Amino acid sequence: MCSNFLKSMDNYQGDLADIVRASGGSIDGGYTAATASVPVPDWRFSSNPINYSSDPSEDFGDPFTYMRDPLIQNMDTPVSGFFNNSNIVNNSTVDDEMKRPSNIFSRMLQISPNGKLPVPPCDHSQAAAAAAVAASPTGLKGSPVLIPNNHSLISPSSSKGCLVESSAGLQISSPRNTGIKRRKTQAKKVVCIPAPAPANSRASGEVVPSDLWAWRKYGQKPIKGSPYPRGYYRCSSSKGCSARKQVERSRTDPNMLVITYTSEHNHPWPTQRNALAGSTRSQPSKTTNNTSKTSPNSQAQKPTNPKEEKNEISTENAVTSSSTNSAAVKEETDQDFDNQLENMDDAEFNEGFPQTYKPTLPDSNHTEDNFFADLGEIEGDPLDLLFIQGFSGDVGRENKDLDPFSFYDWAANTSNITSAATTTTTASSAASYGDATRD
DNA sequence: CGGATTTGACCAGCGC
DNA sequence: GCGCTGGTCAAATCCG
Repeated sequence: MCSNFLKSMDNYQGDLADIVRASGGSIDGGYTAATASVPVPDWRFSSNPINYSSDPSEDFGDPFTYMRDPLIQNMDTPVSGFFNNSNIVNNSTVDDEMKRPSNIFSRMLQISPNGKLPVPPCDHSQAAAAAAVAASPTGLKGSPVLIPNNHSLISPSSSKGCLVESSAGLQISSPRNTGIKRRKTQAKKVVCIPAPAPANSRASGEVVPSDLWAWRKYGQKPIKGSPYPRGYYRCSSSKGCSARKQVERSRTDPNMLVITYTSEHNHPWPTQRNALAGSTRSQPSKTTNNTSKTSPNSQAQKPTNPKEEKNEISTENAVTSSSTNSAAVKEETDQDFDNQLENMDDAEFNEGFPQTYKPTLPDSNHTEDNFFADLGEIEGDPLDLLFIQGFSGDVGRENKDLDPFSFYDWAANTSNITSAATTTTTASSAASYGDATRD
């Protein structure tokens, strides 16, 4: 593991880690301890406890790195059903892949921050490719997408999405005045998720799944080579939080959103998202197509009521989850990554990562209770919702608005899983999509 | 009024 | 060293 990585890990938790945190565990012991008083949702999927690495530096806050795929055991069978739904994603390739039961890891991509690895045949996985690109500090140029040996992660059959975590020497981004280098030094995690067709997207072009964190958009730029602009978001949950994320559509597959997480949150989960600084706006202003920002996430747009909160909560989790399903999740950790590649085998990949991912939440049970108490109306295992909503497609449809995993529907809006879902999540219009571009 | 979004400008990294 | 590109800032504007 690279020293940089380790260093950064001292106070660096990945967003995904956060996601996982929500999943019932914490990656960073210290951090976790600090969050003891903060209700943390326990999103452990089902009975599959997530194991955390005892060494925070190892997972770089990425729950997926060492976390057993929460869906693996549960989804091995059921998921297939889900994936068999070729409608989930309006992408032939994805569709095809969707049909195959697999876990998040099986679709994981490893991207080399250094671009020294051979580019995998990811043509099949546009999303993956996009993710790879996004994950690459250098962008398209020479951004190698590494496929773990033996893992045709990017193969047509396994590239539904990807979670990429890249840590090129984690230097938390700093104000441009600080003079700290930005590009090469930032660790990134890239998550690919199914996204609404551009036509339905908001002006900014992205419909981002929400998460427990409050995100504030601070910029948007057109990206060379991509018809879609990239939105820049920073965590508004806490002052001084360096967590950031970038949202853009896959240039190769508009149906996929590539979310790149950078830096980590330096604070506990917000007990209530809306408790966070101004994260209440529900609609975009100008470009407003009201729908557009209905995007499950639209980052900063957080629901202010428990129900909505509930929905939001799942989002990133949903993202995560979705990543495990319709979305691809990729992770990249520099050398760590290389090591993983070397050490990783299919079994490990498919069965889950080393079970060192131990929940360190001081009071997970309690927090869980609180969490759901806050949510108020969510019942049962979140995963259940996942399956209900995302897999069965028809159960709980009534509660779509409340379903944290409505994201699935949203994500699949281009698909025909449910018209309702589409309505709920894709209301957005991408009419102004290109307008957002600037520069 | 507080906070989010938009968007032009600025700055730094990177490739040539 | 220069230009390109990406990332961030910050003022203006919008919204609840």
